[in-house]
Amino acid sequence: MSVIVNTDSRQNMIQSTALLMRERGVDATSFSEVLAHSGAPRGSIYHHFPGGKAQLIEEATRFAGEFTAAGLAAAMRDSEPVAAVRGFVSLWRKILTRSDFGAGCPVVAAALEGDRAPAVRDAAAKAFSQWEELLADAVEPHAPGRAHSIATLIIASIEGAVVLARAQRSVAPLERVAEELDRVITAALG
Amino acid sequence: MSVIVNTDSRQNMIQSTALLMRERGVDATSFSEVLAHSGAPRGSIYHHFPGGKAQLIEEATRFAGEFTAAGLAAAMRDSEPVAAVRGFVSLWRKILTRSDFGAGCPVVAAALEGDRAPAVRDAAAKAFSQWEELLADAVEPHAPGRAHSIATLIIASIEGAVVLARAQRSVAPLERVAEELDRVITAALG
DNA sequence: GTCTATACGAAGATAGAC
DNA sequence: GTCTATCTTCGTATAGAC
Repeated sequence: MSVIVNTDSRQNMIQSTALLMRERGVDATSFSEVLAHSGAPRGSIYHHFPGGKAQLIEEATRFAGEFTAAGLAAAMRDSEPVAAVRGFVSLWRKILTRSDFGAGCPVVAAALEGDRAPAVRDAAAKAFSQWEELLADAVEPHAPGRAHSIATLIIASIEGAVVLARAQRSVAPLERVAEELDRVITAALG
Repeated sequence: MSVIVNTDSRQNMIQSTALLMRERGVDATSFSEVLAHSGAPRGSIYHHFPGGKAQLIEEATRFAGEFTAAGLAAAMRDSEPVAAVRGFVSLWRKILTRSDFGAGCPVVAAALEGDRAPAVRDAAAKAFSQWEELLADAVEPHAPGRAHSIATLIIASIEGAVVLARAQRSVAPLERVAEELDRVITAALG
C-alpha cells in the first residue's frame, strides 16, 4: 500500500499551474513555465505526475476549485448572502486590477480548454457545482425553491463578467453585474 | 489603390475558424484543421492572411461578433426584450445540445486565449460592447438609468452559463439563468 | 492564386545515469 | 528523487515553382 506524500515541490507545481492557467489558459501553460514559476526541478515532473500534463492540469483545477470553495464557505458562514457576494466580487476586482486584467478564473480555463480531457472537464464541473451548492444553501432559508437558480445566476454572471472585464480591460462590467446581483439578492431575501 | 475581395476561400476560412474556435479554443485551432474544415487550399493561407494566425483569429472573432450582433439586433427589433432574451437563450440551448456540449462562444475563447494578441482581445471587447449596446438600447425606454447594467447582466450571465453548461454537460445552468433573467427583465420593465 | 517542400521552434514524453 | 539527453510530433512560417 503506497501513500502519496505532498512534497513541497509537488504542491508548488500545482499552485503554479493554477496561477498560470488563469493567465494563459491550459494549452499555453507549458511544463517549462510551470517549472520556472515553481522553481521545481525538471526531473520531478513525471515523478510527481506520472499522468503527465493532463494529471497536472486536473489537480490544479481541483485545487483552484477547493480553494475558492473554502473562501466562499467562510464568507457564507460569516456574512449574510448580500455581503458575502459583495466580498466575492471585491476579490475578483482585486485579481483583475492587480494583474492588469491578465488573470481570470483557472476553472473557466479548464472548462473550456480541458474539453478534450474528460477528467479535467469533470474537475471544473465539480468546482462549479460546489460553489453553487454553497450559495444555494445560504439562500435557501430566505428564498425556498428559488435558491438554486439564484446561486447559478450569481456564479454564471460573475464568471461571465470577469471574461468581459478582461476583454475590455475595465472593471465596469463586474461593477454593473454586482449592482444587479445586489438587487436580485436583496429582493429575493426581503 | 487596392481593393480587398472576399473570395469564397477567404470567407470560408474565416467561418471555419470561428466554428473551430468555439469548440477547441484559439490555441488548439491550427491551420491544418481550418484547411481541412473549410476545404481551402494550403497555398492560400498567407495569400489571404499575410498577418498569419493572429490575423485569421482576429477576423474570425470580428465575424462572430457581428454575426451575433445582427441576430440580436433583429430579435430586439421584432420582439419585446423579455421574448428576445428568451430567443437568445434558445439559440444557445440548440448550440450546446447539438454539439453535445462541445461548442461554446468563439468570442469568449478569443477574449481568454487572445490575451497576448491585443488586436484579438480588442475584437472580442468590441463584440461584447456591441451586444451590450443593442440590449441597453432596447431596455432604456423602460428602465432608464439601469439599462446598461441590466444589459451587462444578461450578456455576462448567459456567457457564464454556457461555460457552466459545457463543463457539466447539461443545459440546467442555462435554464436556471434564463429563469432568473426573465424575472429581472420583467420586473424592471413592469 | 495555389502548389510543394522545408525551415524552425516548442511542446510533451521517455530512457537511463546518478 | 532528480538530472541530462533525446525522440517524436506538431505548430507556424517561408521560399520558390507553376
